[in-house]
Amino acid sequence: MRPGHNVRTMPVTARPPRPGALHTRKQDVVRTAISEAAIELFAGAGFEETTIDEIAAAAGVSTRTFFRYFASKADLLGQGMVRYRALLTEGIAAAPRGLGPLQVVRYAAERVATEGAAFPRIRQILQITSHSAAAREAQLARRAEVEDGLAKAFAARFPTRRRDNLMPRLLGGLTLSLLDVTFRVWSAGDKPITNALDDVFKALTAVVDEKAVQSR
Amino acid sequence: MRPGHNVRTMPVTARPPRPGALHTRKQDVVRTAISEAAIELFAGAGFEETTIDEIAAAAGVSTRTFFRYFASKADLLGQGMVRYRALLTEGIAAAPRGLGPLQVVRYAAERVATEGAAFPRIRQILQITSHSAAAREAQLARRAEVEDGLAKAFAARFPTRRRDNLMPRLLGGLTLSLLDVTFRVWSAGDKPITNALDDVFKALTAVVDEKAVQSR
DNA sequence: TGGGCAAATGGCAGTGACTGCCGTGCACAG
DNA sequence: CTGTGCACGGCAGTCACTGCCATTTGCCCA
Repeated sequence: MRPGHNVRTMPVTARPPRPGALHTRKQDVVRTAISEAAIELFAGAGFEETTIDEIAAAAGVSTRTFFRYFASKADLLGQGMVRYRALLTEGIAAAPRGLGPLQVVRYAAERVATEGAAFPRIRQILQITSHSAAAREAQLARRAEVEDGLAKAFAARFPTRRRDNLMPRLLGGLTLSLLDVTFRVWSAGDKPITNALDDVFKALTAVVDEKAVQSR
Repeated sequence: MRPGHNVRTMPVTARPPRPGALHTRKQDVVRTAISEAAIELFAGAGFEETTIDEIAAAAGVSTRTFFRYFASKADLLGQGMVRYRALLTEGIAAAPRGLGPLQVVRYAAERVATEGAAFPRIRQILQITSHSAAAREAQLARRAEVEDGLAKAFAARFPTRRRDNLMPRLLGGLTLSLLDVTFRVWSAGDKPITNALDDVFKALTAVVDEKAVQSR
């Protein structure tokens, strides 16, 4: 961090949509305007090199207003994770009954991989984070949040009497690690993402079967 | 983040120890003085509430000097992860030949759990991070780095012809998720950490065996 | 059509995190 | 005793963010 501040959960998202949906709609316009201007600039000049003043100017709002929509530069970049989390938890809930935990993980991962990869912005964001450590950390900062969300979803899906929620938490972490590797493999090569996911799951089962390559 | 800066890999650690080890020794004294003063203050007043000026004052150095030793408040808190990573990679390398991947993970995790839990500071740091989102993110920021280190260690341990290093990366992520949950369970209860680790591994095998609790 | 209210915005000043630059004091070699 | 090299302190400047206040804008109602 350059000037220095503390990350904090943004106070902006989800404000009471009192006066009807039209207002909210307008806010969305501004929000996406800022967001898109920012990503454009990040991709062009780099995450840390881009100033909030510049983003605001590019989006046609004041700096002060930027902060009414996003808590920080990092927060802006992290918004994608919110959608990511939503996709995942939906996938977990929507998986057919009767599947085992790992199969549910796969179901959800598949869904995210295909639906998520469709967003054009994803490529751009992956590229930004691959060039800037700060950007990577901005994403990572949300990881705990997403993991908690997943743990809850798994807990709902596989209820247990244990109060420590061990299994759900483990599954949450596992899912994220899996997808992390998957996206990395995918963005490195140029094969479709489902291939990457297949490979990852193959590797996983190899590992857990303990039949993997022996030590030299 | 409050005032705002970008996270950056610190430029401080590992400077050329030219003039003999004595100099280095002296630097270590200052470094740990700052570090301990900081942790004390974090624990007392909170991570974000504590100012770098205050830390420097408490350690008896100037603010400018603080930044000669640590790149940021977050970096300071993240230093623990470096040691963590070292412990883990050593454990992976030191595990007896002939173990399967998951057994190596367990061996390394056990080692870290016991050795790591011995450090008195660990409790304090866990407590700090549990009270401050910013502190948590400071730790998390290092996670990618640690994961890469683990992946390398696993790759050395289980060589493969694949260029994508899928399996090692997966193992790295898995290990961290495992330990994450373990530490959380441990610090929540008051049983020895090896118990927590046992529980976690039990949960893991249950999951991968697909014999876990069925959906309702 | 003219208020009037409330939300959205812009501007401003202030704090804290960091960085580059420069001057000083101290330690050790010569 | 003098130079040289560090480590350190101080200072000024940038950027991220925040609280506060004044203005504008959109909209409902008279």
